[in-house]
Amino acid sequence: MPVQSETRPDHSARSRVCALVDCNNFYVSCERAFAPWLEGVPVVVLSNNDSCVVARSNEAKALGIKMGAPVHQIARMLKENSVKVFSSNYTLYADMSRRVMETLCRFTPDVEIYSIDEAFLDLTHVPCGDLDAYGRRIRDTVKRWTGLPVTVGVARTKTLAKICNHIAKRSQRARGVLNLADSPHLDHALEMTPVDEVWGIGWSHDRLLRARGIENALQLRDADDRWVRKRMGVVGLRTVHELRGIPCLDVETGADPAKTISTSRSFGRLVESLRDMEESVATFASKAAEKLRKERLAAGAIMVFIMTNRFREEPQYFNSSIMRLPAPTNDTRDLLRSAGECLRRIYRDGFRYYKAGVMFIELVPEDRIQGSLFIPAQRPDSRRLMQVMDRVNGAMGADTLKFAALGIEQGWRTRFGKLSRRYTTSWDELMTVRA
DNA sequence: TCTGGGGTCCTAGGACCC
DNA sequence: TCTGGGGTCCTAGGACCC
Repeated sequence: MPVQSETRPDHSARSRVCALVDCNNFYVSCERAFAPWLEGVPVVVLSNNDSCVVARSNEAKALGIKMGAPVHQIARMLKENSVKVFSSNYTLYADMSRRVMETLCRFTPDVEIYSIDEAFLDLTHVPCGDLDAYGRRIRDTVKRWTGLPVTVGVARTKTLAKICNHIAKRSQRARGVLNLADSPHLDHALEMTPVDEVWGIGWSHDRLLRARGIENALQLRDADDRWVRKRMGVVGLRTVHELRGIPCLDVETGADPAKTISTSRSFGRLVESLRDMEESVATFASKAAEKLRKERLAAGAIMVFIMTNRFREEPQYFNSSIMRLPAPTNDTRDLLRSAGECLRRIYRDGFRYYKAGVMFIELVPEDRIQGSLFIPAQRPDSRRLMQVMDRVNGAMGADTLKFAALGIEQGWRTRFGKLSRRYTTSWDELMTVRA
């Protein structure tokens, strides 16, 4: 069985060192950076529509507030404990994330931005004896330049760096930095790590492994390759090899282009009319089209879905529709028309809709759009018109210029009732300091 | 676990081909 | 229509991530 080649262990990189830098309770820390009186008190940040908890301060975690907890179920408890509550301020979080990532790029060009709040750094160039000090410098610099606390885990593979990071987050002694590359303590660290905390082990594999008596990362590291390959696929086998210190996952510094781009939202209230649905789908298509142009991509096809609320006892409906576009495009006008057509194919009267979304697929670079004999690659002036819209909206605020199809009142809009200010991106919302 | 939103990768199975 | 062997492409669904 070609197990070795499937997991692609890279022997030339045997001595690689990588770090995982992860912002602590990222959304909460962004709020605190501009509201220092939130230090030391329980704080939570909510998902869209202020419906459930997506970020918690350590004090909120200590109160037993669970990730994903529906707000309506814990509303009383939040009040009794004077928990500070915020809506998700995506504009602020995205800008703070950019600042953190720019800071990390000062330490090495080999940075993989893995998510809004974490990045892998290739630190192979740092002499082994200096790794601890280097990690502390990263932590201190990010804190000083952005106001955000981060934790740094250092190890031979990404999977091990993740584990180090987890341990450092919980340990008082680590003070936010843990380096276990070539450490005699690594085995003990693995033994202390429950198997479901290993990166790549989700709910389903956790059950599978525990049924086989594998309960911690050390036992998983020493599991039988053939069994793992058979029951958990090549992905699972890679995880096991990474635990052994054999790098199977590269630090991928060149961001490869997105394969899908989507925008979807649950509504602020249940929606019934086709007209409201058309407005919302047009709004999502328009938003996703902006993302498309930002990435310099064009969509070859579009998918629209609509659904009712499956947690309510009432008639349920879910449907989606895919349409291939005559030629790839990122012109909002074309995309609005196709999105509307997809919607009308699947919309049914008599349901109370809860959520809708638009996804662009078969993405191609915008400078490589192929037309056909009868359909020119792009409308004349398309690019210029879209550029004007994007620039005006970028400078003067989202939807300053928009198409009428998006609607004016938008009564279905998602609720964000407890939004903080966009401290870093809007002149009207700067922090105010009293003398 | 699943009352948010936005993604990726892998696999099994069907359609179709020689 | 089935008998056999060998292959590609596409899609749906599963599993996982933050």
